[in-house]
Amino acid sequence: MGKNVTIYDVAREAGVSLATVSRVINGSNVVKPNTRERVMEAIQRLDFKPNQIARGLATSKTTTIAIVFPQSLFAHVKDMIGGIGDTSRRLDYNVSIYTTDEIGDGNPIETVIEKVVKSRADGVILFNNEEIEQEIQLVNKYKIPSVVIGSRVSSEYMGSIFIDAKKIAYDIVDEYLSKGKKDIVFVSPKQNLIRTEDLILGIEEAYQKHGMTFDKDKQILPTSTHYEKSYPQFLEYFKNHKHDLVFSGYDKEAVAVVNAAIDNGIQVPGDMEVIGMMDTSYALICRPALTSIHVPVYDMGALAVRLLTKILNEEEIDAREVPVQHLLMPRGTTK
Amino acid sequence: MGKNVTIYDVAREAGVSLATVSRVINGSNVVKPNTRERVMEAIQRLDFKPNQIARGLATSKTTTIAIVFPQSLFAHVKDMIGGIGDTSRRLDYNVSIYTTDEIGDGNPIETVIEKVVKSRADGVILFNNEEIEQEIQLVNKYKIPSVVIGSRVSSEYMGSIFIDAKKIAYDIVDEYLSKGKKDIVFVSPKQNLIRTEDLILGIEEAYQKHGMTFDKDKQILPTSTHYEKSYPQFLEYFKNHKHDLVFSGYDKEAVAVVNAAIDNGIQVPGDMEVIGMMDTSYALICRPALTSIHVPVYDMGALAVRLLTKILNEEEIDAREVPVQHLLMPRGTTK
DNA sequence: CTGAAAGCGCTAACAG
DNA sequence: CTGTTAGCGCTTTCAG
Repeated sequence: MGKNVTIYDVAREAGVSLATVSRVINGSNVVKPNTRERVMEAIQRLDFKPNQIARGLATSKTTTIAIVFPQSLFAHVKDMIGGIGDTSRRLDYNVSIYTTDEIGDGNPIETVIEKVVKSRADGVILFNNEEIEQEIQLVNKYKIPSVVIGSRVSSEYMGSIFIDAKKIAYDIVDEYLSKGKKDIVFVSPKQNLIRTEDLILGIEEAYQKHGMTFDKDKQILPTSTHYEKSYPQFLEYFKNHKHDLVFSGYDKEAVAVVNAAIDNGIQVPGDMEVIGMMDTSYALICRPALTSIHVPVYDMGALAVRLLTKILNEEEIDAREVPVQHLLMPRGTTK
Repeated sequence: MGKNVTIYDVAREAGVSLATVSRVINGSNVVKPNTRERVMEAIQRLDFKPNQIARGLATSKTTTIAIVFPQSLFAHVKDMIGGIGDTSRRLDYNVSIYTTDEIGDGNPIETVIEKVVKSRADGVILFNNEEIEQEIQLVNKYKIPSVVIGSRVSSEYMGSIFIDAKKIAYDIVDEYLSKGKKDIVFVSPKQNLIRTEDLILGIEEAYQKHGMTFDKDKQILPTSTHYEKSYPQFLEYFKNHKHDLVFSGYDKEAVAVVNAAIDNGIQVPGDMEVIGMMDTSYALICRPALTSIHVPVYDMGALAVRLLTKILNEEEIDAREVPVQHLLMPRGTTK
């Protein structure tokens, strides 16, 4: 708004050339202290704020990273934004958000990626979701440096931060199977930061180890991410169902299971145990408190930014695929 | 990465001048259909993506809006991001997020606003919080067009979207007081999208109407936004307290109250009623389900960007301060 | 209807 | 150590 003060104004005010001003705002150490001081004062006096856009044009760097995800994944992404925000702030990057889905016309995700291309973001952070394959493909096509969270992938310009979903599922199921509790059911919310396929793979493997087979048709319960829908669904379901263990891909749906089960007179954890995932506030609020798998979401966000900037600056990278540790938080819904 | 294709390349490919290419990508209708076609084809063939940065420099418009908020307000902001994202996508704006606090050195909020100034965002959306005054002041200082959500303010370049917090509190308290239930307590989380002062004002007014006075020292219970802290606090508190009504500034803390009360043998709503605010998922998950004030957060986000773009485009604006309706959702924690 | 040319505000060689 | 001079990729008068 109005006439912004430019580097020229500062140069004139300080009695130097614009090149010198550029040098001091970029921290070049070849400027004579005396001159630097004069320039600094002029900057102060004029309240000069370097135009990032102009700088961006000149350097072909925007120092902004784009994060793209479907609206429906927001519940997962939000916890990471803390880590993403803090870290990018510390590293002096801006972050722009691009959401896919919800508005459906044409090919939304292609349109969105196109927008980030036009914006010339230096890099992008993707989140595992149903369309991740297409997103990855597009990002690679445009050779945008990127890191994806929640899925194990890498390529020349791409890295990833992930948890070992398969192992999580395997360990849990293996443990129950070992105790002779074989009636296990997996609740699968539609969108998920954690790869559902991997979870299921882990479950299958555990069943296999125990010489049994996991029946994908009967032992997987697809459900909605909206409590208003999942709860009634389970309320109905548990009228004539009961299992040794219900393992859910996300806490919120696990809570729906707990509440619905209890409302059908099923004792939790007495008659049936329940385990959620992500260790969110929902787990704490649930009565009894929900046993859940803790995933360090803040750290994942932070690590993603860090890895991305390493790729951008072509720093030494020891691993483009960085795994992150999970932790079972035993609470009231398991024995 | 690599050599991006520019408007020059397209011009050459199409055998026209760059001015013409510029015209067609900007939808000018003075270009001969024939020429336009040739250019379009060239754009396709070269997969040309106009550089927004360059365009930004030339037009001194970035078509991006910045949203700034403290990390601690994230739980509130997240629900609005849907509306903000969808709407800005529809209007073809990018959105950048800037978070304050958490990293504390120097004057964070001043630093953050400075960043948005440097980024030359066309406008900014602010959210009511403890530092909102300073944020507003800075944004006005730099004459950045803006809208604030959750607080009723306006000025030349500033509008706002808000709910009538005072009325909400007044109505509720008035109703209980009328029924002779005078032992009312207000639970106040630290950060809040809703102006706590206004809520308290409404409560005071209701008490006044009934010839009583609201004791701010005893009837206001400050608490943490972390369930891990609020729940234990209330567990202790309700060992020797009980009220007619507990009204909370946010659902999550209301749930902590419900759980803590029940764990102390207090019947909800039999012995004590509880009302939350914002009508989040927490309210549904709570047992019994929490009565809460519904606030149309998605719409607030959408309205905010709509209002902001009106300010940006200097469109006709009938009201710079737009109120939004709330709605009491009676559920299991009230009679 | 189209092209030439002058910026937008800054960076980055290249001289000096 | 500092100034000159080209751009970065696009928009926008101004001519024609």
